[in-house]
Amino acid sequence: MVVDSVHWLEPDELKAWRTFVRFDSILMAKLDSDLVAKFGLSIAEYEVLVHLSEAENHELRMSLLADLCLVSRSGLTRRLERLVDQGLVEKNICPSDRRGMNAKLTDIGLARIIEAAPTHVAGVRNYFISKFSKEDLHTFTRFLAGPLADLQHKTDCGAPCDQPDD
Amino acid sequence: MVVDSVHWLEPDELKAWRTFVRFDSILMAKLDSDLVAKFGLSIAEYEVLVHLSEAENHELRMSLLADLCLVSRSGLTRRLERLVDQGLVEKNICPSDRRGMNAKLTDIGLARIIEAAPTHVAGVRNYFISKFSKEDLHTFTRFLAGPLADLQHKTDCGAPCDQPDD
DNA sequence: CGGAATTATTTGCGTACGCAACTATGTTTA
DNA sequence: TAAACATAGTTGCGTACGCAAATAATTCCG
Repeated sequence: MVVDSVHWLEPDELKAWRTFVRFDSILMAKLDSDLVAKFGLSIAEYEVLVHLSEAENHELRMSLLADLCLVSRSGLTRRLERLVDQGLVEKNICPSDRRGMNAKLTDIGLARIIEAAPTHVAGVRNYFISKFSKEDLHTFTRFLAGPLADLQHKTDCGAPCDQPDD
Repeated sequence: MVVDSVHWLEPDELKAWRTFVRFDSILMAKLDSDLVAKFGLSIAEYEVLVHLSEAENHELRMSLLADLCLVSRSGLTRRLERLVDQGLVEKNICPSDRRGMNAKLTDIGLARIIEAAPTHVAGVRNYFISKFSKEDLHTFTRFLAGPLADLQHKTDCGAPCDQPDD
């Protein structure tokens, strides 16, 4: 039984919306559990390692890392603490601004992400990328890029306005 | 600086992937905070009310509700407890199987979702649906439906294999 | 220069969740 | 029918997170 006095989404719209939400949710859970099972890394932790591995000198400021990961500052503090405890990352006072901290990948952290990346990348490919032709993938990206840009303007979520371009 | 010894995603693939992940993450956060700000309902709680409002007699078994919400059984127990505390839902022993519980929308719960739905629906429309032509929306759904079906086969995430069809 | 405002990060506290163990009821089987 | 098994839901416990307040360093003015 449905409540009729509100303007619900049309069936097509509802289907698009629920497909999107379910897909994301199940996919993320799967990518996470694959990494946890094989490497003891949550996808959240993995994400930190990826951003560091892409950074100049394998090193990034805490706040930038928080923005890249779409997590709060305090959330990042704790997430990084776990990685430090595992020896994958080290934290150094930023020489040019002593309020700030640089998170830096250790050799062990680098080795760990080199070990884990193929699993994660394979997951992203198998469950997502491989389902699209090259052209469809481009279409798909265009579909989302506009809405994403709009959302980033509307929210004050702390995210940088441009996504990393590589 | 990038690690070269692993087979990363191609730039186009990486862009598609990150656009998707960021879009979902920011959109969900926005929809949640809109609901919390105006109605004191998290999107997780809202989701429960929606499923109940669509159910026969506004009533569903706990486990089914958990599957629909992609949440663990214990997660649903607690989520429902919060809704019961707010008087939006009531819980009754299932007459045909006394192990089971039926969650049922109260009048207050029904009123609350009728009040909150327009805000949520407007958000889904403004941030997502309205960005697509009717045809693109259909394309988009087709893009995701296949991967979603595959994922649901591979995982044992407790989700029902068919999504609700309305 | 020196105090006020700003910025970077951490800490205290509360919330939402998953897993594994538990309770209670129902089903199967010998 | 009684014991073994299965199923529905809850509870204990640990984890990851966000918000707001606290701390520390820097910048901005007058």
